[in-house]
Amino acid sequence: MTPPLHLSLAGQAVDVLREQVLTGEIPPGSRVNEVEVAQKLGISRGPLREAIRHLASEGLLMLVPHRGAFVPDADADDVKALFELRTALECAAAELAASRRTDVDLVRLHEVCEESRRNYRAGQPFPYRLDLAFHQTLIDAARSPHIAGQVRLVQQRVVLLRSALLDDDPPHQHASMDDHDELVQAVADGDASRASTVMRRHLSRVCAQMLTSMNR
Amino acid sequence: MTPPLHLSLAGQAVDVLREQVLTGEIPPGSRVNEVEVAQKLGISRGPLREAIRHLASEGLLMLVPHRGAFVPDADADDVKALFELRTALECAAAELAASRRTDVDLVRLHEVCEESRRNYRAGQPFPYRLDLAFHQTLIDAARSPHIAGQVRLVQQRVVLLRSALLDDDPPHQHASMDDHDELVQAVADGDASRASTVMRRHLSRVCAQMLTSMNR
DNA sequence: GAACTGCCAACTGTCGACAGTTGACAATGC
DNA sequence: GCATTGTCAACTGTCGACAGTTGGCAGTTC
Repeated sequence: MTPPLHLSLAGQAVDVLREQVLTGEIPPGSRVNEVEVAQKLGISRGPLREAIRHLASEGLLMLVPHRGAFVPDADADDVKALFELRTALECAAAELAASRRTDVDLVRLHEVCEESRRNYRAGQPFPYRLDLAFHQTLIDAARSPHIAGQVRLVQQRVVLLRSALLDDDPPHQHASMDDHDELVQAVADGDASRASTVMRRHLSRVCAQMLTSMNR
Repeated sequence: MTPPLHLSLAGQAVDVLREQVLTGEIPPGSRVNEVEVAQKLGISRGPLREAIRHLASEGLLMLVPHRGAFVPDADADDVKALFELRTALECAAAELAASRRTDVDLVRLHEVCEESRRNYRAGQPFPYRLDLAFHQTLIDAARSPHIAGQVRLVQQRVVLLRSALLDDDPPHQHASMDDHDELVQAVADGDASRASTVMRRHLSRVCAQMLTSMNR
């Protein structure tokens, strides 16, 4: 029998709240009222508080003493700083992936790229889900659990920022797919240095795109 | 009047527990009993639980459902993985520091290096405190708050690993000081690439030293 | 003697209630 | 009209108690 992933109420509350924050159901800038949310989830304040503290440690909530928890609202500087961290982590991951990738990793990477292309050719937008999947697959290929964990947290915060943004424009999507292909090639070649360089350029582009999106 | 840094009991408990874990007062592998620690700190289990969860999010404690919190006990693979993360972060920080450092930063870096040398020449060991201070100063010079935050957490976990280890041997200390000097030079020159390279070599050396320390 | 079963103490997970703080609003004085 | 002060409701911080789970131990069976 499969043990439930989260028996504890706190764990369930984390999942529900995280979803609500990431989808923008709880919009940036708004506050999380403990008693209100607790009875909405049908739990007491204890577990909910633990859930809130947990999400705060992930950067998805901001705690203010005696005031409560807020969904952080980012400005341009935050985005830049966050992408500095993301770049550091994902460039390192790209390097490691280039030197550790297995054939299975390469197959997976190609699959994600292919699916993106198919979507794009069919006139559909490049779903962010596939972008995330690509990066996740690359991270997995790096086989560095600590880096992977940190990247997951950073990705989440990027998703949070995105939730307040409009969708990407097609030229950006095209460039992203090209970057991904180039990354796969570098990883396949085992060229760590090039993988890092391409990743840096890619993320720099993505960051710039997000910054322009913010000014609309 | 200076406002207390942590009014909340949970915040104070975090500080106390962190100290006890990092100094090895609560040794790796041992469990943290909630009721016992709570009454030792003179608080109830609520705030203590929050403190425990917080430290767990920092990687200083490991939570096991229905069993409690344990101080993690690392093996060689953990150390390697942790240093992959540390390398990713500190190399990026070194690059950024090289391009952003001010004259004040350089003075500070020189000061720390000088103090280390003085200590060493006086026949005293290179205190780990100064090593930490050097890296912290370099991180500050990078002016990237998110990277700085993550590095702090990683440093902490390294300290936790060290707490179970013997002291460094003099040859290693000498090499570390040379590395630091070289790093300062690269940062002073604004040579981001070299700063990253030196940092990578430095951390690789430190990691290797820790791994050999573990096998004694 | 070894393996299994049922019980028990210890501990974590959860809850409801009380206490202290904060920000806002109304009342007051200038 | 504006600043100041007093009051209050809402909310977070904290506590003590109860419930559920876990691992270990004694008792039983073969």
